[in-house]
Amino acid sequence: MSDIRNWLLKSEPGTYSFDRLQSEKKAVWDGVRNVEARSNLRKMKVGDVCFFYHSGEGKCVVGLAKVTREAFQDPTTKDDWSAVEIAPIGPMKKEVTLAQMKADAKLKAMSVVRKSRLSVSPVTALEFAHVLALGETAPPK
DNA sequence: GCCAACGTTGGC
DNA sequence: GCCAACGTTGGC
Repeated sequence: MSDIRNWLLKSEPGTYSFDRLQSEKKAVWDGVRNVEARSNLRKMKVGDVCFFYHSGEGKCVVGLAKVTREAFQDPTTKDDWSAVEIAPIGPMKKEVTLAQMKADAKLKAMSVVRKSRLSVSPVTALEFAHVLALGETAPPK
């Protein structure tokens, strides 16, 4: 399956929260300094839908965002790193915790569950649908 | 606060 | 090029 069209972005709410994304309407997702995360960023297409996950405080999927600009040079460095631009879609009706995802057999293989340190990770279509169901949230158009 | 996982650095 | 030491992240 190479047609990954969903992703999970992780942030500490104290550093950048989903609330802040909603009030600012968009964000440049920069500062990624991990090769695997960078390669995921570069695969994103405009319109791809991402889960927004809070690490540390919360440890849960709190909302949905979409990619509004594909990978470009990370403005915070001259080195070879990439950033994308995202915009909020809306909050999850119910937050989905890491514990819930870990406890769910269908999500055992999910990247965020297995590699908790990876800040940008792919989400399969099945995982995407299942997490939405856990969050009682309708899929975005 | 601790520890596991993982990345980076630097000595050799 | 190997590997030990160290730093960072994030879950518990």
